[in-house]
Amino acid sequence: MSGTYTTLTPLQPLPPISTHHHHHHQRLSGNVSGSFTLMRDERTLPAMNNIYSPYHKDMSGMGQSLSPLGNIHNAQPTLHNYGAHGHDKMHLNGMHGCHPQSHGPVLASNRDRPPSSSGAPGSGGSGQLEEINTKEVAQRITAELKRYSIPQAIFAQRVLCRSQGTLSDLLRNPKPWSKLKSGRETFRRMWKWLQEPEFQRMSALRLAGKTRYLLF
DNA sequence: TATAATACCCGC
DNA sequence: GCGGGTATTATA
Repeated sequence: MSGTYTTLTPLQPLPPISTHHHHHHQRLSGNVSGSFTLMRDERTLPAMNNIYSPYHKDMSGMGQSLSPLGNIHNAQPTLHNYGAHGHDKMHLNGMHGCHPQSHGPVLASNRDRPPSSSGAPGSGGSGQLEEINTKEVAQRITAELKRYSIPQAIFAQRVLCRSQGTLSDLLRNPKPWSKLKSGRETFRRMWKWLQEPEFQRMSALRLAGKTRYLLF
């Protein structure tokens, strides 16, 4: 044991995401699901602390980010700076591999209920496990990226191992899961990232793989 | 200027 | 044809 408990259980009932298409500020509609048992979660965390943006003071928007307990000013001591690369304070579990993603035969980890479980698009009962509604994932990713002020380029490269243009396209024009072939993997990563706790997300953002490219 | 969206192109 | 990268352009 190296003291690093890598086994992180992304437990979370997954809040009922609203498919609201607000063409500008996509805010969460009071989805205070009661899962504040954990201190940090998705929306339970006020996205006030910018990750790496030197400026960009976010002030409007997060109206519901207030913690039900009242501890709004829970300024996370987390130094969000995935742009940095020299600070290796904590050993992050190397699980942010990019390419060497062992192509498992469809990881059927039912840790969470996949989105769009209300109706199989294929209806034919295709062999895809964990159906992912690409449209929904795209919207959520977009929202989170904005919420945390994470540029597409950063997220795309560090989490998805893709380019900014690709991510933008996927976010804007997400193809239905049924029509996807190998592009599913990319969406899976997005979906996976959404399920991870905040701190783990940041870890993924600062990492670049391993000794892949020591640039940045 | 920085970030996002689009266009065009290439590899599998 | 699909998926993705780079370059370009558009926008804040």
